[in-house]
Amino acid sequence: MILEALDRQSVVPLYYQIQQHLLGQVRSGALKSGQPVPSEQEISARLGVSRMTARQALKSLCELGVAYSQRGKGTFVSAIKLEKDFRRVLSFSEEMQKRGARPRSKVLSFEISPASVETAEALHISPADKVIRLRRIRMANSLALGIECSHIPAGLCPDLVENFDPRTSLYRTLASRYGIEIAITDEVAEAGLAKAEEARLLRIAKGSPVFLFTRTSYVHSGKPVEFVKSIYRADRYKIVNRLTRSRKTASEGRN
Amino acid sequence: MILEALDRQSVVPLYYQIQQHLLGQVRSGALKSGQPVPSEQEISARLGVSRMTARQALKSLCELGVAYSQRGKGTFVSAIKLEKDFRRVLSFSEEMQKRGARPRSKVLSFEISPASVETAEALHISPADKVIRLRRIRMANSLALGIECSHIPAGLCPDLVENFDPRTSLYRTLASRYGIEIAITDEVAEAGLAKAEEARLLRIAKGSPVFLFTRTSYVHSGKPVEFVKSIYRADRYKIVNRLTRSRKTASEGRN
DNA sequence: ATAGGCTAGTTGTATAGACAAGTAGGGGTG
DNA sequence: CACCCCTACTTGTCTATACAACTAGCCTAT
Repeated sequence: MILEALDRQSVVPLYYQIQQHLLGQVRSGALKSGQPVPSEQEISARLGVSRMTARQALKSLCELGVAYSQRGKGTFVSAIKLEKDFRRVLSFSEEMQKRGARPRSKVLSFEISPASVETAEALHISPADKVIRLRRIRMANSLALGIECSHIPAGLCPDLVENFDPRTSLYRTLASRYGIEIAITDEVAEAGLAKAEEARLLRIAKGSPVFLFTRTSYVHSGKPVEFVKSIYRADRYKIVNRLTRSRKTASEGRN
Repeated sequence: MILEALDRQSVVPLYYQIQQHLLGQVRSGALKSGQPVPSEQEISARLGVSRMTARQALKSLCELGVAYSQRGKGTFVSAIKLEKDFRRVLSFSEEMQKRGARPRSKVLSFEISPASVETAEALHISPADKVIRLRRIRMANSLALGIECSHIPAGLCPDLVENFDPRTSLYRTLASRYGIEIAITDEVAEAGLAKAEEARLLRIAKGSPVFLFTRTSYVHSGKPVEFVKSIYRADRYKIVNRLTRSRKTASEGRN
């Protein structure tokens, strides 16, 4: 039985219950790749919901990348594995935990100072404005992976310096303590060679290949809230991405 | 006047006409960041469409990242620039043209041969199966940027070897000639140092920093159709990404 | 002055129905 | 056998309506 009863008393929307149930069927293997997902009509009839609600459930499945719809044919389970951790905005801590490593950090410096020109530009503030600057060595299972330097406008979280515990996640602190939820991160990655100081901190040879990241994070409204420059060992760190085509909303390539 | 009349005779869906019109207003600056987009009710009343259609237009705007909705408050223009070319699946030719450079390629080899183990695994075929292997130097304005080696299952496009013009885009040929539309690309980027042969072809010093890419592209159904290994000069090439948070379909973080 | 409630406006969810457009298959006709 | 049409089923678009949940501002009673 692919479909099961809904909880109409729940605060969870019906379409979301349906989506989660189908998602479970896919993950458990009851629905295999290439197989058709129940049609809008069938969901509608079997669960006693309107076709638009069934449709919303299927559409959300497609947006997750789990399925795809073909007009006139049906909706089918995609063969692409979800498990390959294609990237989202993840904090270092989250990312490491997901890979099963124990994330740790060593704080190199933590201070309030005027923004550099580059930082001011990225954060849309004046160079006279102060920023909180946090420089850390990032480690997984006590192996140094990279050096990260975060900049946050001091006005956003005035008492962060006193209250932040460097062992915890900066992202989570921003979210829980200040209600700052990061929605989008723009990232530029370059490849380069480790300089002397960096090599010493990362315990690698000078001139080893490294990644150089420049990241700016924004809240939903588009206001920038964090600017990060970091350097990572290329022998221990890869960039994994999933790129999607166009993402037109109008069904299939309309123009 | 933010809203204008619709063409009800057109084959273009109403919600898409509305979305495109609003998108134009944002691009032209008539709608600035932070400003509210017309509400569902207003669109509905002014254009004589149902609220659901107006809603679909706004939702599609949000999916493009141009706007964001807040329950009880409204829908607002996001401050994040579209222009920064956050990545999608772009062929090399498309990417270069977008940056205003003249893309060129020099074909190093073009042949049919049995798949290597790595290629077979990526393409979900047997090592006994044959693949079309195309190795090219990628250039922008006659400057060598990288070396790309594409592998395509020979069964997909049997006569490609005879008919392909290396000066054109491989992606566009696949699409127009064989109806193969790439939907998703998984990419792994590593940083490394140029080896002797690579350095010679790219006209850089041996040991210069380079990007190493491993890309697999899939059609909508999830079937892999192309596997590419490439190497790019790090001094002329950067990776630009936009990462988005979670993308839950249920409005805001429901769990 | 403050706390509370009321109201108007907004998005989120859900229903029921309609027509259009595309696919696949069966069956009849040539 | 080959071709065409018709039918059943699918997703895509659109309408009209309803209620829920949330926001912001105004107004009143305390």
